[in-house]
Amino acid sequence: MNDRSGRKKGRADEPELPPDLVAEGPRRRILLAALRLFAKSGFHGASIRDIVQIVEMPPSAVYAHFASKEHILGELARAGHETHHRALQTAVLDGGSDPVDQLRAYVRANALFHLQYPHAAKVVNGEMHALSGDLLAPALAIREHSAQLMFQILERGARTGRFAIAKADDDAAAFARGLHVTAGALGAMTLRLPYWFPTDGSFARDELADLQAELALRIVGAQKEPTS
Amino acid sequence: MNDRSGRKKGRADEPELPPDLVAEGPRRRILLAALRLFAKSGFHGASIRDIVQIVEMPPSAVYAHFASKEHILGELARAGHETHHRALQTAVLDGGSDPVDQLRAYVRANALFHLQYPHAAKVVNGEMHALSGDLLAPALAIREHSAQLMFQILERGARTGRFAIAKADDDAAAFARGLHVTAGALGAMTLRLPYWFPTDGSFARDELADLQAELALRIVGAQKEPTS
Amino acid sequence: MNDRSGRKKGRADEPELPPDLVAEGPRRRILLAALRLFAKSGFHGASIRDIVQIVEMPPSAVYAHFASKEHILGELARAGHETHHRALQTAVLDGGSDPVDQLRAYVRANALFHLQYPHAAKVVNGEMHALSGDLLAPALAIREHSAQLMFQILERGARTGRFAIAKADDDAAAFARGLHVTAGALGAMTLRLPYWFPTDGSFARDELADLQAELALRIVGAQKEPTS
Amino acid sequence: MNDRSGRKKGRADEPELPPDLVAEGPRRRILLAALRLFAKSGFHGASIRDIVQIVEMPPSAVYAHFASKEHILGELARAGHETHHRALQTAVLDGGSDPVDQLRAYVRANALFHLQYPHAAKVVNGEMHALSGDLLAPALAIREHSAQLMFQILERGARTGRFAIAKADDDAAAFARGLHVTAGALGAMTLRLPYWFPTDGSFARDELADLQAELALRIVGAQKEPTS
DNA sequence: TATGAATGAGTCTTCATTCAT
DNA sequence: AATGAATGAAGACTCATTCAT
Repeated sequence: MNDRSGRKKGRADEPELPPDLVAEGPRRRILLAALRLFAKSGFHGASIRDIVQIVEMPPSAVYAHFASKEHILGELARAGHETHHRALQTAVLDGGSDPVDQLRAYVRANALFHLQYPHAAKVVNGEMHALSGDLLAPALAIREHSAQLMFQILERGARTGRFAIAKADDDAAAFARGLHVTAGALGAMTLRLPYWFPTDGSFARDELADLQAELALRIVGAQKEPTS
Repeated sequence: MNDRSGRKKGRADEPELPPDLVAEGPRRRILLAALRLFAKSGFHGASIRDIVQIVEMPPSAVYAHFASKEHILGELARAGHETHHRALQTAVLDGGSDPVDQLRAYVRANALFHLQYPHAAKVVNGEMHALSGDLLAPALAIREHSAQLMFQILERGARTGRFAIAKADDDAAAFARGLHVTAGALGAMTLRLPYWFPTDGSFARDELADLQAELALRIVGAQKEPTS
Repeated sequence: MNDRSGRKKGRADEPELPPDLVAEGPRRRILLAALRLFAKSGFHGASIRDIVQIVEMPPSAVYAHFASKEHILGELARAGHETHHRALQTAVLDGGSDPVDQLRAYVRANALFHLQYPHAAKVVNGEMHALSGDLLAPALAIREHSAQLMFQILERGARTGRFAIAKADDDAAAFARGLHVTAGALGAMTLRLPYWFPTDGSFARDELADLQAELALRIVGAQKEPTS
Repeated sequence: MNDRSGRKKGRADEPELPPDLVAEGPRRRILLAALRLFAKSGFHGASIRDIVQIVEMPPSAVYAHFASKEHILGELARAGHETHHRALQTAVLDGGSDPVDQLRAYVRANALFHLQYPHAAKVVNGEMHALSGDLLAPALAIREHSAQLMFQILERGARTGRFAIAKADDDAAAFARGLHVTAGALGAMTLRLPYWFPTDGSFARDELADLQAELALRIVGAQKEPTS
C-alpha cells in the first residue's frame, strides 16, 4: 500500500520486465531502457546511444552484457514469449475442463499479460521482424505453442457443442476457416490492448480482462449450459 | 476461376497502393517500393538505399519527388487513411439505417480494405510513430473520424436496443467502458488481418469479410430482429 | 526624383551590378542573384539552387548562360574589378597633377565604388579564393594595376615632399615598408566600408567619401601647400 | 637575429591557435587544421573530409570531439574573440590615462594579434556568417565590447582636445559620424593585415605594429602635447 | 533558350561495434 | 565489468552538372 515513488504509472513499483527475464544490476537496467525505447520507436528507431543515455553508461558498457543490439531484443522477445506462454498455460490448466471455462481463463490471462506488460507485449508483437536465426527461433516456437493451445480449446469447444464457431459455409474446410478467423479475432482483440487502454486508472485491469473474456465467449458463440 | 499467374499475390495486377494516392511513373514506383519495405521492416528498418535498389535509381533521384524519407511515409499514411475512411463512410451510408446493417457494412468494408491493401494497412497502423508535425496531423484527424463513426453506430445500436453491449457493471460509466472495449475489439479484429491471413487464395476475401462481420454482430450482441 | 519602388535601399533603382557587366534578361538576373548571395554567404555557401530559387528558373537554365557556377563568380569578379579600376583611373586622371589632389580623387572614387556597389565589393575582395586559372587571372591583373596606381601616387607624393610617409626607421628599405603600410591602410579603410556603413541614409555617400579622403591625407601626412 | 629555420612562418613553433582555446591532443589538432582551412577556403569551402585528411582520422572521429562542423567554427570564433579582446583590454589598461597613449596601445595590440594569429583573425572576421544562435552570440558580445573600448578612447580623446577627429560639417551629428568613420578606418587598417603582410620576415611585427600606431595617431589628428 | 528529370560524387552526421586500458 | 576514444560502414540528403526533349 506504500506508493511514494510512482512517477508515470498509476501502480508503483510494478515491474515492466517479464519475470522470465532474470537479470540484475546494469544488465536489467539496459533491458528495461531498451524495452521502453523499442516499444516506443521500434528496434531500428532506437539506437544504442539512446539506450545508454537513459541508463547513464558509455555505449561500450552494453557490450559487457550483450553480444549485440539484436541480442537485447532477442532476450526481451524470448522472455516476453515465455512469460506470456506460462501465464496462458497456467490459467488454462487451472481453468477446469469445460472449454468455456478454459477460453475464459485463456483470454483473461492473455489480457492481464498485455495490461501488465504493455511494453513487452508491443515489442514481442511488433519487432520480431528485426530478429533472425537463433534469436528468432525460440520465440517463434513458443508463439506456436500458444496458438496451438487456443486452437485446441476452440476445436474441443466446437466438437463438444459448447461453442458455435461462425462459418459462412457448411463443409469441413469452411469450418477450419471459421476456426481460423475466430482465433484471429480472439488474439487480435487482446493483442491490441496496449495500444489503447488508458493507464490513468480509469480502467481496472480485472474489469478489462473480464470484459474481454465475455466478448470472447460471444465470439465463439458459447452456449450457456453444456448441451450434455 | 483459377488464377495462378500472379507472382506474389493470389490475384494478379491488383494494386497495392491506395487509390487516394495519385502518382505515376517513378514517383509511384518509389511509393510502392517504400510501402512494401516499410510494411516488412518498418520505417527505420528500411533505408533509402533499400528503396532505390528496388526501383533501380540512384538515391538522389528520390529527392526529385519527395522532400525527405519521412515525406514518403507521410504520403502513404495520408492516402492510406483517406482511402480507408472513404471506404468505411461509403459502406455505412449505403448500409441503411439499421445499426445492425450499419455495423455489418462497416466491418465488411474495414476488412476488405485490410485484405486488399495489407501493406498499406500495416504501415498506417504500425509506423505512425515515425511521423510528426504536419505529416502526422492529417492522418490523425482522419483516424479520429473513423473512430467516431464506429462509436456512433455502437451508441445508436445500444440506445435503440439493437445491440447488447457487454458491460461488467451496471452504471453509466461502466456502459461507456463497455463501449470502449467493444470498439477496441471490433477494430483490433480487423486491424490484425494483414498479419495472418493467407494470400495463397485459400481464403476468399469476401468470405473473410463476411465472417468478421458475423463475429462483429456477436461481439455487440446484435438482436436478430429489431425490437420495434 | 521619382522614388516609389525602393524597397530596401534608400536610393531606388540604383544598380547593384557594376556597369562593366554587360548582360540582360535572365543572364543579368542570375548575376544579380548570385552577387547578393555570394556577398551574404560566400561562394561555397550559396548553391545554384539558392540562386535559381530567387530568379525562379530551373537549375538547368543557368547552364544556358554560364558554363559553371565558378564562371558566374568569374564574371562578377572580372566586371567588378574593371568597373572599380576604371573609376579609380578616371578619377586620378581628372584629379590634376598634385599628388594630394590625386590621392584625394583616388580615395573618393574608391569609397564611392564601395558605397555604390557594396555587394560587388564584398565578392571581389572576399571570394577570390574560389576562383582559379583563367577566371582568376584577369581579375588579379587589374587588381595589380589599381595597386600600382596608388603606389605611384604615394611615391611621387613622397618624392616631391607633398607627403610625409610614416616610417619607423630611416633607410631606404624602411621607407619602402612605410609605403607598403600606408598603402595597406588606405586600401583597407575603404575596402571595409561595405561591412559597416549604414544604408538607412544616415550617411550621405559624398560625405563619407570626403571624410575618407580627408583621413587619407592625414595618413600620408599631406602638407597643406606645395613645398615649392 | 636571423631566423630562417621556420618552414612556413618566419618564426618557428609559434602557435596559430589563440591561447583562449584550451584543447589538447586530437581535439587541438582538429581545431588547428580547421582554422587553417577555414582561413584559406572559408567555412563552406572546407569539408570535414578536408580536415580529417590533414589530421589523419576517419571523419567520424571528429564527432567524438565536436557536435558538428559548426561547433568547430564556433569554438574558434569564441576563443579568437576572447584572446583578441583580452589583448586589447590589457594593452589599454597598461597604456596610461592619456588617450594618445591608450590609442597607441590599442592599435599596437590589435596589430600584434592580427600578425600573430592571422588565420584566427581571418576566420573571426570573415566566417561569422556561417554561425548562428548560441554559437554566434558569445562572439558578437565580445566584439561589441572591443568596439566600445575603441569608441570610448576616441570620444575621450576628442573631448579632451587630444584628438582632432575629422568631420565634414560642424554640428553634433556630424561629429558622431566623424567618430564612426574614424573608428572604421582604425579597425579596417589593422583587420586587413593578415591579407597582405609578408611572412617571409621582411617585416618585423613590432615595426609593423608601431607603424600602424603612428598612422592611427595621424588618423585621429593627435596633438603632440596635451593642450594643458 | 529553356526545362524536368536524372546522376554520381560529395555533404555532414550517426550507426553498431571494437579496442587498449 | 567498465570506459574513452576510435573506426568503417552506412545513414539521409545536397551538390553542381548533364541530357533528352
